[in-house]
Parts: sequence; structure tokens; C-alpha cells
Amino acid sequence: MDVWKRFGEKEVSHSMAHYLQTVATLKREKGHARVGDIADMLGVSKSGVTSMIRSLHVRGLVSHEKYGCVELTPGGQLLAERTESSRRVLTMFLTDILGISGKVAEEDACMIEHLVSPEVSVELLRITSFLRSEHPVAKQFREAYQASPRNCSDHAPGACDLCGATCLRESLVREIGDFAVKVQS
Amino acid sequence: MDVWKRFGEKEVSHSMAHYLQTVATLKREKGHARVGDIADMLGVSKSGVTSMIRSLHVRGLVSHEKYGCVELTPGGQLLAERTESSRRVLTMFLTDILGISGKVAEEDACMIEHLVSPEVSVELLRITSFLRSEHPVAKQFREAYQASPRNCSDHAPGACDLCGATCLRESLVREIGDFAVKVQS
DNA sequence: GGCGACAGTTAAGATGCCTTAACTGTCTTG
DNA sequence: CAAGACAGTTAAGGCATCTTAACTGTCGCC
Repeated sequence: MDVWKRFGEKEVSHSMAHYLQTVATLKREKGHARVGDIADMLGVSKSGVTSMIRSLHVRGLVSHEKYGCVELTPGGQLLAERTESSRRVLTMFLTDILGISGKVAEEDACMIEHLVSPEVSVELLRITSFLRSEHPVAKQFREAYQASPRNCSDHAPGACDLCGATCLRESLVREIGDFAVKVQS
Repeated sequence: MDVWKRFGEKEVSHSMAHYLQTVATLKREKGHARVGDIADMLGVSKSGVTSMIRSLHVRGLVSHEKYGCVELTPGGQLLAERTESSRRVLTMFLTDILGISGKVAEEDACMIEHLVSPEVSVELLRITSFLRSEHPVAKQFREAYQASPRNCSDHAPGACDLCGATCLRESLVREIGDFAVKVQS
């Protein structure tokens, strides 16, 4: 019930997911994760890190002793890996299949990486692998899709069963326009 | 810089997006949106609605006079429509192309609808239209994709350029396992 | 061994979003 | 037109996440 409300009840919040990923990255790159390193990498204050570490500790995702290094527990490690996989798959799908620019693709992936269910990630991985492969149908797809219409030029009642009263594409394009205006100003 | 931090700076938060959508829906279905209706539909308290209305008013997204009905401003209307379009496109893509079950697809769409950039929505719409169409390549795709491997059975170093040290798919499937266990318990 | 540099922590406060409890406005109805 | 029902608001408070300011621990160096 009330799916929208479960937003706040995900295993980890957006922030937490990024803290976990940061710890994993630091561990990988420097061999250890210190409070200051985490703060620098995330662009937050050290005190913020300290208190987030406490929350993550309470949830059993990291261990940390005062003035020492931060370690991921197995649970924390798992979550960090999940989020990273999800982000990787998403970014690949967005850039390689949808042809979204790297910058936008990374931003979108960063926003939703921790919210996408594993079921969806698996299928995104599958379709991405398939459409990038040397399978003849995949090749045909790439050519045909290139040429496929960017606008519902022939939009008319019933012409496109995806649109309701107003053409979905038109409203989205209008939106990109608004967006561009907003960014410039 | 620091893309992850912009999460909290989206035009509207997850909550706000749902309040706007609810107002739009009530307006459409009952002709007006009252505080109590919004509270019931969202499953929150009336006082919560009152204060969210205030925030939305400050942002110029709704208008409301004491003890009266809530109206969307043009800006609010636009945002509500955007979010609804985004959700619709996402849900369609997830169910019709990826074959995700309706329940999971709706949950995922609900979580990320307000976070997906319009650029991505447009492309999702395009690929969904294309792959659902009667275009011969689309038909071939549907058949070939059905038969395409669900697991990287022949996974070996270099066999699959999407995976890093560990097979992405394996880790995602493990994740679904964990997930299922968690849900049952 | 003591001192300064700097890493880390605590405390207090802001914001967003929610709650309950108590108060106020409006409207129907006899 | 007054009383009660009910819609809506305000006030106070909780939780998550962030901030700044002030305090504390650690460590290398003379």
C-alpha cells in the first residue's frame, strides 16, 4: 500500500549508498578509509561523516573505532557492490543503447542507482548485452533504430497508442526546452 | 560537481511530486482538491498536507486560500504532467520491453519518476515505441530477445565485456535472492 | 618529554517532512 | 439562529541529514 511512501524505507538512503560506495572506493584505492578522506571525497564536513558513520554502524553496515579507520561489514560491502553494479548497468544502458550523453547518463544513474530493483537491473543488463552484441538482430536493430523517427510527426488520434490526450513526446520535448532555459539562466 | 549531492536540489522532492500528482488527479476526478482528500489519497495527516501546501505555495506551484480548495498554478500543472508522463513511459518500458512484472515495474517507476531526466524519458519513449511496433526489426527483436540467454553461462575472462572481476549478473541474481529472503522473513 | 599540527568528535542549530493534540472555522439541520 | 459535526489549521515535537564552532586525541619532532 502507498508505494510512494516506501521511498523513505529503502534499505539505504541516497546518502547512505554514497557513503558506502565511498568507503569501498577508498579501501580499494588507498587501502583504508579515514573520516577525512570520506569527507573530502563526498564534499561534506567531517562531523557529518562522523554522524553518518554512527547511523551506518547502528544498521550494521560499517565498523569503526574512535580515531580509527572505517571498515565495511559484509552487509555494507554487499550493499556497496549492489549500488555500484546498478549504477554501472544503468550508465551503460543509457549511453550505449539510448544514446544519452555521458554527463546526463551519469547524473541520472547517480540519482536512481540505489532505487532500481535488482530485477530491473538484471533485465537492463540483459537487454544491453543483447543489443550491443554481434547477434544479427542486434546489428539490424542498431541500424533501424538510428533511422527510427525522433518525433511522432504523424501524430493523430490513435496513431500512437502510447500517448494520451496530448502527445507524450511533445510534452517531454517542451520539458527539455524549459530545462535548457532554466540551466542557462 | 558532486552530482550525488544534487539529489536534494531537484526541482521537486519525491514527496512534492506526489502531492502535485495527487492534486492533479483529484482535480481531474472530482473537480476539486481539498486538504482532506489529499490526505486520504496519500495516507498522511491533514496537518502534513497543510504544511506541504505551504511549501508548494512558497515555490509557486499551488495556490490555496484558507479553508478552500487547492489549485495547481501553471508551474505546478507542468510539473505534475511531467512526472506523470515520466512514470507512464517508465512503466511501459519496464513491463513491455523488459518484461518486468506489473507490481515491481510500478514500484520502481514510482520511486524514480521524478528523478529521470526528460532526455532519458524521451529516449525511453522512442525505444519503447520502436520495439513495440510492427517494424520487421522490432518483431525479430522480440523473438530473438525471448531466446537470448538469461545467464552468462559461458562466462569467462573477456567473454562478457560488461562484467568486471565478478559476473555482474551473478551478483545481481544473488541480490534478488537476498531480497526475496528478506521479503519473506 | 612536551608541544604544535592536524585528524576526529561533540554540541548546537537548520531544514524537510512527518506525527499527534488541541484549537478554529464553516455548514447543516432542527 | 444556535449547536454539533466535521474540515482545516496551528503548535509542538521526532527523525534524518547537513552545517559551524569548539573541544579532544594522536603523533612526529626538537
